[in-house]
Amino acid sequence: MSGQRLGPATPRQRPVPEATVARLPVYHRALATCAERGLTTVSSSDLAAAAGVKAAKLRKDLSYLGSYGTRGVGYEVAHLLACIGQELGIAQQWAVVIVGVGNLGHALAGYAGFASRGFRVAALVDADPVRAGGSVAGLAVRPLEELEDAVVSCGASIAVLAIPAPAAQEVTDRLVAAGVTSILNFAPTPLVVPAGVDLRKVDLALELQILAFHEQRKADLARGAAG
Amino acid sequence: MSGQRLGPATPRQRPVPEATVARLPVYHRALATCAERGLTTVSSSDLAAAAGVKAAKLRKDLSYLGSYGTRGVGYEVAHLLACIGQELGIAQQWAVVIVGVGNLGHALAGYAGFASRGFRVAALVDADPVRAGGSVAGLAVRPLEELEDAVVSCGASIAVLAIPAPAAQEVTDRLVAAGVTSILNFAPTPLVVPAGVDLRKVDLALELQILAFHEQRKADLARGAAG
DNA sequence: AACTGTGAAGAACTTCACAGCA
DNA sequence: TGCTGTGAAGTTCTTCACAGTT
Repeated sequence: MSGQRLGPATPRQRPVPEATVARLPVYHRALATCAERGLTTVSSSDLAAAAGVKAAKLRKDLSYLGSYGTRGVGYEVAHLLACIGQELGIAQQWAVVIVGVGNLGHALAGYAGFASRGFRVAALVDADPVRAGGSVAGLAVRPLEELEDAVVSCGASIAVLAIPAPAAQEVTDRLVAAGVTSILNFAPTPLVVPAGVDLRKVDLALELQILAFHEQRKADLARGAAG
Repeated sequence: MSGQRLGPATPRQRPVPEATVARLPVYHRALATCAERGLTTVSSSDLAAAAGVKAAKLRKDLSYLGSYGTRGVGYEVAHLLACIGQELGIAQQWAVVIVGVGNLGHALAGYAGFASRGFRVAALVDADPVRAGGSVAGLAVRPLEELEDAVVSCGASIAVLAIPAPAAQEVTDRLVAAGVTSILNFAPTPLVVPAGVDLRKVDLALELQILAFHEQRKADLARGAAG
């Protein structure tokens, strides 16, 4: 890594709030767009607009990483891009194991957005003997018995779970035992992991149900106003 | 607005916080599991454990919907299931239009979790002439020119966007103009919608980037402790 | 005795508004 | 003057702890 050896490497900042962490990738993407357009500097308000947040929020978020802007001018695009990229570990290639190659897992295995962000789908695992043995997106699908070996042999610390809910906890336990320390869960069930293991969930039906709740309210409102 | 209808339909509670709304589907699912197991009542602590939250949080969440529990006993499973189901519009069939039938849209079109939660994928639309005209998951894929017609003819108020980022805002505008009032966005770009339209986003690469951030911190920490 | 419902305290996050610097 | 960085205020969400009910 050609990282600077002085302060900037890991200057032990005040801890970055989780809400801020969740926006850093958005800022990174917005900055990349700015760079593509040939901009060399951006103001907080322009960048915030591109990222879909308020300017004050963006400035406070960046302040947790340090002072990267110039008063009266704005932020230097390339520099800020590099700083946020370093925080996110963009330079590094993260090996990811996907467990479950059904409908969804199949799509995730071929999702271009992962590769372009530094994630390499390093192994696919599936419990179904029909699927295991085949290959998806140019990668062999391995049987569930080889889960641990798949994790260890590619050195993955991140796993994606795209399996039915009933199997999710057991597979999670095995992943953690094999050395995985971050899990992205698509199974619609809560998972328990030991301290030190990060867990995020994506629940597709839930997202629609939240929208349906609001649709329902809108309909009730309209009915109340009209009738 | 002033007149309370007092009917069973909309007892006009204090407004339900957004964070609570986002958990109602989780509770609903946990309750469904309880019902399958033949339980007739559950305590807040048992239900909370099944939903992966703390008991106090669950009780406060439910308190926004009304008083459905019995002190000293717990909640009647069937009753609470019905109450939450009503809030979420479970009884209703929501027609959903999916725009973009690539890798991800294809998987979403065939996702069983939608159908089982009251969502009917009513139309598929894609800009690619090769895909349009074909069929996916037993449904014809219509060209982008027919977007408005697809929305109107199936009466969909909910749309799912699984298209590349550059096209997302324009398609959004057209969807809104055609009458869509809720959008689930998978395109990695911020969208602007008018007031009254609900918008949620699912950003798959972002989720992994958040995990990578924490992986990076863990690695830094280990390095600091060891070397 | 057991368990819910909730006011009050606490924590996290957002927004404001302005001091401070280029 | 223009824009960043940030203390302070405001808002939302979570947790606590206990009064109230069966």
